[in-house]
Amino acid sequence: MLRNPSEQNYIEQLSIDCVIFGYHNKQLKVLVPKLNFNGDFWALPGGFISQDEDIDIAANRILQQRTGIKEIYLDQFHIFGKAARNSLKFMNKLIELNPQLLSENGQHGKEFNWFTKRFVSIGYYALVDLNQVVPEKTDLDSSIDWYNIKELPEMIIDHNEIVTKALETLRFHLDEKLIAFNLLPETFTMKDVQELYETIYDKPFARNNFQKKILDLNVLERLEKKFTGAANKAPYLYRRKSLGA
Amino acid sequence: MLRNPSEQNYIEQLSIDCVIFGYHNKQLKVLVPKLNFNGDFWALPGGFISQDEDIDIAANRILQQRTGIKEIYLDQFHIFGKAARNSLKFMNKLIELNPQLLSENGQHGKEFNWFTKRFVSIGYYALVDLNQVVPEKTDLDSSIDWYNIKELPEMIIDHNEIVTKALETLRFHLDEKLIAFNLLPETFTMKDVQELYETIYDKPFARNNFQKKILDLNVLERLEKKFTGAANKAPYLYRRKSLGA
DNA sequence: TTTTATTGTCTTAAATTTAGACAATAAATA
DNA sequence: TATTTATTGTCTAAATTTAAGACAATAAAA
Repeated sequence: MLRNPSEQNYIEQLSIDCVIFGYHNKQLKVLVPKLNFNGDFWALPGGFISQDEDIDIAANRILQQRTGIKEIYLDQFHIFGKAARNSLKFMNKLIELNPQLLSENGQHGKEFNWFTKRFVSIGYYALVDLNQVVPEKTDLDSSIDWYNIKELPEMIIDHNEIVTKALETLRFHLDEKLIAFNLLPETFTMKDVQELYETIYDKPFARNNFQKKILDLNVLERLEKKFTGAANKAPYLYRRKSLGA
Repeated sequence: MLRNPSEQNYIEQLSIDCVIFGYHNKQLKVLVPKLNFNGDFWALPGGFISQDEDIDIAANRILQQRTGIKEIYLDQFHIFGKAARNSLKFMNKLIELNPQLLSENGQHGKEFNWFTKRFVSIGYYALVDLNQVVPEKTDLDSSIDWYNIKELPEMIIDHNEIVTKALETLRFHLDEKLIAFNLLPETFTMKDVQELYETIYDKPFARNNFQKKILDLNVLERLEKKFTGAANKAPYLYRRKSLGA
């Protein structure tokens, strides 16, 4: 493992795992890197917390690293802290398939020890405009891609459960916090908004009333019409009102 | 400090702080111990997590210790993780007022080191029937008492903020989760319920409609009337339906 | 017996949500 | 060029929920 975390000034046994939500083509997506080792290992973007770093800052750092985006909507949603929560099973399989790791570190070195301890993990979820993200691999990743949340690969440890819990929380907070627009580009049609909500909640809404509900929130401003080339009336474009107004 | 935590098998730099809510006399109360040292130090009931202990179990243990109650409503509500979150200020003041602590541990010993590191703290809130609780001191406490949430003493570190955040979360989850009844005795009148809600939200509700709303939840069963000796019609007693029904 | 304070419940009004309907529009088709 | 088609914006009416008012029933005090 490069940049040995055991030698960085990190808080031990405490980690951050991020569920980065994006939206494209009527699908809710999650950004998931695949690890750069033999064997098919997927893991949520995550990391550790420096001694002199707020946990929110650490989460931001991790997200910025993978997405390139600076200002990002971020919410700490749950802590995962079962006693049995460790990556021993994963690490053993990893080493089995990548024996070169052992020799690098002089068999079962500090790093193995560091990684296989129990970790308490802080779950954050982020909402980003998928089109603005240029997914960036770290040197531990062989690839990083957007996966439909319904077709996620099997990830290490409890990362699939973390996504499930993140989606639950997102649904619970969506109306309260008006955060859905973070998943859309700067301008969008009312239909875009409706499809996004339908995707997140996985159920249909009545068009007429949905539009009224969203407009009554009074957070959108209407722009010009959008000439799509489709055989129908051109829809208006909307944009979030600037907070100053 | 007794039972030196640095020598227990705890996760380092990770703690639990509990906001234990009770209700009495139209007041929302929080159970707060006062520390058994020179100087007036109050701190939320808290503790650390053993290596082989789920965080939820640890929170339960801490709560059971102070309240004597086994089955307790408990919710992990937020993590407090600022980089500057440590008890250095508190510890220095503590030692200034209690110089005997230094000699005990051979000046600035392991324990001082352990306690003054940055801690990330997991906030839990608990809802209990105040009448069932027999507040129990640990050997670190000189007293432990119920304080009106509006008249809390100034506590160490960020514990007052933790209470504020806990109350926010409680309000947010109250209707969703039907958890308010955890604060009441087994049987209660409709007026009790209304006063409880009014206390938590710090605002009045209309009696007729409130009663309808609560009964429409369909989670209460009506018992016999309660002869209070008051100069009026006797109110019915209610009780939470058993979950089997 | 009358008065007083509180409880349980009903009725009505107001507000909100849900469902249905239709004109306006832009491109495709005839 | 006129008509058809698909979709959007908006209006109206019905259904439901919430809020407000009213009053009889009750138990003890006067």
